Amino acid sequence: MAATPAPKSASRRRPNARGHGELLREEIIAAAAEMLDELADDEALSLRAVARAVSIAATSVYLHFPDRDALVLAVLQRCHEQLVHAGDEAAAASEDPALALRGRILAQATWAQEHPGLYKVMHESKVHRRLGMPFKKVLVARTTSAVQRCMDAGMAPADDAATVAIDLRTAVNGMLSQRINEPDLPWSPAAEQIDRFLTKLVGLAPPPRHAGEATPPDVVRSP
Amino acid sequence: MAATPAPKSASRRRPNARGHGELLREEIIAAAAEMLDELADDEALSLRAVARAVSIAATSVYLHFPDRDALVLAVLQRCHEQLVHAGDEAAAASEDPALALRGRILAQATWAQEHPGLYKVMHESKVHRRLGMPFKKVLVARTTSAVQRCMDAGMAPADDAATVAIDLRTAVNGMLSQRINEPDLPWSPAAEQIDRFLTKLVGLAPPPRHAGEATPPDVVRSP
DNA sequence: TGTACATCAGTGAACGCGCGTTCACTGATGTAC
DNA sequence: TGTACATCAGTGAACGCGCGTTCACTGATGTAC
Repeated sequence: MAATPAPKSASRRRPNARGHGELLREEIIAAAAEMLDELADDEALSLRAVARAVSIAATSVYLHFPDRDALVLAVLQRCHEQLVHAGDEAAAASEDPALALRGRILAQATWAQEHPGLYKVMHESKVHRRLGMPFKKVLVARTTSAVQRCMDAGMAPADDAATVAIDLRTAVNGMLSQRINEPDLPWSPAAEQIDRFLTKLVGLAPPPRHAGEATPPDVVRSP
Repeated sequence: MAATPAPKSASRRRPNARGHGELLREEIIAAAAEMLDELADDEALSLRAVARAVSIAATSVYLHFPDRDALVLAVLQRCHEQLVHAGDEAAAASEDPALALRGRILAQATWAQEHPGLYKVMHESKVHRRLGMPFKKVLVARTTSAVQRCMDAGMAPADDAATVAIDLRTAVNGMLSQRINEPDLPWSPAAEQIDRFLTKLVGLAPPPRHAGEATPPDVVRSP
């Protein structure tokens, strides 16, 4: 037999092989994620539009998800896993607890800036209300223990790690939200703002300037 | 003649007197504001629902607004005026620049917590993209000059007031967003978190504890 | 004082649209006998 | 080796709904003559 005939434009989908129905589930999640990132609003995501993007009948979505909300939740759960993973990976690259914390925050900020719409849905949409996303606690816990390690190593003044971690996350989330929601404002580089937060809120030593980086006009903090 | 007859349930609206058509405009804005606060999402506001709330025909909205977006914009403009006014009023109550800055921030936080849905629409919705809201710059300018006054009075270390103000607003906005978006988390009192931001990000002296307030377990910041 | 008329404030029916979800179905493929 | 049948993956028509916007209209009130 020759190769499969050229797919007749967007006619009828060729069913997956028996036992591989789950492949479609992955395709649906991927398409929904892409569209949610574009829309930046879970309420705006239409099941029919997702089906169109995957070239299936709208009803086929129901083979894998009981309703629209379940699809949205699946996308967000996947995003959350990516976020945690990105942070863990970056943190693992450093022995130094301060650099590990910094790396973790930067990695998450990078993910958010690459997926602004999904970040908005994760943090700002009403899905929380309707569904409730227990897995989000993991991110808070990770940040808290990273802060605690800095304190234990004497790299940050001893304090309540949970409070400091929450303040840090609050500031960083505020930073990401603002940059995403008002992209036209003249924002300073994100890394610099994060370093200020790490210095002032956590109490880490200011990061060394990299070679080639413009030295700021010798800021006098407290004469 | 006796008083006007009791309004026959929600039958036909009795037209405003000649020359007072603008009254309806106010009613529409008020109803839309209330609904937007409830919905917390500008896209979810339907012109027909607003009309229903005011007991008028949907088409009557067009007497005062060219389209749905114009109505949303009118609501947001009004909110912004309220926010600026609340901040100005609170700031005017203190001679002390530090207390003035603190009062301004607290007043805005209070407004946001009283109108969480409207706050979300103002800061997080896609109206910015579609409409663009130049009046928002006023809030940034007000905060910056309040910070500058603290520095001029020697109550905060000299630094770039614009950068410090942006960091402060970022942290405060992050705080408000998080509290609004995840109301079920065990948040510490907002005023305390704001005071930490003012102390650490702006460099103000920590606020005195009020009598009757529980003294915290003698936190040692830097031994 | 009377009356025709312009103006103002607001109405109601209708349009076409995309949506989530339901239902009964199709057609290929593997399996039991 | 042949064949009936169960199972799997996916379809297509239809439902009722609320939406933004358009259009031609109504009915009260003030004003010019």
